[in-house]
Amino acid sequence: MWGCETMEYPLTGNFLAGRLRDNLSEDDLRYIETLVESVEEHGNSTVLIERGQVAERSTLLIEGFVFRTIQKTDRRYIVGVHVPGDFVDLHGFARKRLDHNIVTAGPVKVGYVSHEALRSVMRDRPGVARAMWFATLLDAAIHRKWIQTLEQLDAPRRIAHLYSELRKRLQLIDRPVNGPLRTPFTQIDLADMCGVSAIHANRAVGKLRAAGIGEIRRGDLYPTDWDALEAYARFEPDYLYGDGALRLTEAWDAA
Amino acid sequence: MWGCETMEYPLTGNFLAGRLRDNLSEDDLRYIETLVESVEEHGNSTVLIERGQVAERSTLLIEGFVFRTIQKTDRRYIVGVHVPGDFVDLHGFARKRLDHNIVTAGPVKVGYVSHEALRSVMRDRPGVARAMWFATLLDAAIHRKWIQTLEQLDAPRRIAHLYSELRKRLQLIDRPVNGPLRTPFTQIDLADMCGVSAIHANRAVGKLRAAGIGEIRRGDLYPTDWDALEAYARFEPDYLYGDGALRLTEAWDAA
DNA sequence: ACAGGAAGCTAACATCCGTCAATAGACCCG
DNA sequence: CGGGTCTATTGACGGATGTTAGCTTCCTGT
Repeated sequence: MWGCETMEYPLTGNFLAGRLRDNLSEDDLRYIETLVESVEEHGNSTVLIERGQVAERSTLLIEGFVFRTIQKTDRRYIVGVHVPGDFVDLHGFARKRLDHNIVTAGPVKVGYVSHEALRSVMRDRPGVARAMWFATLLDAAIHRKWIQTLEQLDAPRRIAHLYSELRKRLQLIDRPVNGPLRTPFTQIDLADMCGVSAIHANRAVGKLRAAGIGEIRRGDLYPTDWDALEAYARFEPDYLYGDGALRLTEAWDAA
Repeated sequence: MWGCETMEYPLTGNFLAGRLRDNLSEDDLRYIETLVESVEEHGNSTVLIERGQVAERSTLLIEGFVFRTIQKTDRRYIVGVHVPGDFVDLHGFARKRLDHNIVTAGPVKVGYVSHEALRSVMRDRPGVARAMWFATLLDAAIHRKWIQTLEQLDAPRRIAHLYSELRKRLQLIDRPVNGPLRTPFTQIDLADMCGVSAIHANRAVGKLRAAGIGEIRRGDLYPTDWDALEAYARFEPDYLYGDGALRLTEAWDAA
């Protein structure tokens, strides 16, 4: 297990390939990149932000996956997952304190932006403020879809839906999944995301395998037929506002 | 059943008692009230906003309850519920189109604010823009708690948690629940909110009754012991950011 | 008052899922 | 190389929930 490692990092790359991109000008994007004051790498199961902790900076996920978790005495509940390009704690920027934990899923690379810098850029560039509001609205839309998934689907279909969503989200940030969809998720992680026991998550993985829908080994999904998987999961990606649907509306631009 | 009824309405009352209140000055609040251009009353099960429909105005709930629903071919899924004082479609203001439906639960009174008016007030009064972002962040926090509830609790506890949350939310808008908590929810509504079948929702209601935890008749909860109900539901209201916890942080005010 | 429909309720059976127990495999560390 | 821990896997049993069917109660429109 490797811990925190602060790095001098060239910020010239286009690592900010995330969901903010479609809603911001090239100029605004480059400006935000300059605000990243430090980049760190963290190992598996590292608590990046703890519930209740006062944050003076916001966290941009550059590489890897992180979970939003609610830790109870009996067990851990995962209420969200993030892919590169996501600001994982924008609501912490607005509210200072989070009501849940941010925990790494496997090794990650994150960048930090001070709240002071964010405030100034939001004041100077109204488009950035709008884009950040949009980003949190997309979080809420994904939350709603998770609620519906938990209400509608059984365990195997929830897992299939999760991988379908992740593949689409990676695709939307120009990281198309060719071949296997590799994740660091254990079956315990899958169980905590789907609201079932670890044993039942194992049964669900076995069912997907037996049905020839998908083979999941150590978190990596080796696809047989993506269309069949998405149909099985009743996956409809419109809620992700892909294909530019999340762009600012004309009305906003006119404002 | 009574349909739409547009009314001339005195807007001098403090009907805007909702979640925006804590984050706005008296002056800003009164200004927003003047933006309400029309007030309507609607009957039960009225679709206020349909998925995909382009909206030019936002909807403020003044009296009653509304559901956020995702309608699928097999059945309806309720992914959220709103109480008076909530803007039910602020994300529609930012995005123009909703990814789900807004449907009345019982008779309601709603006010409409044109997006044009909202844009101007947000431009002129930065505090209003912040408060509206906060309101959508609270929606997301409630979504996350629903996810965890679906992952953690069985059907009777989900129903108990729902009523615990509603009681707290009504309390936070200065409508404390003395005596029974009256709602227009049918057992089918409860089922669609909890992700179980209507038959099982009936079993769950019966279990709460038999256990002496709460008596639900026609949507109204006649309490025996609120503390026992909340303990049974493992209800912890901190996610609702009550008691001023949602107020703008000092850092924001300094900005 | 009457009829129709929506909502509430009950029973029987099948499936989904949790729990407990036990084992095997993979990885890490010494 | 060996031990230990985490993960994956399987089987057995019980509880939770879905499905179907039928019935009752309440509300509402005529």
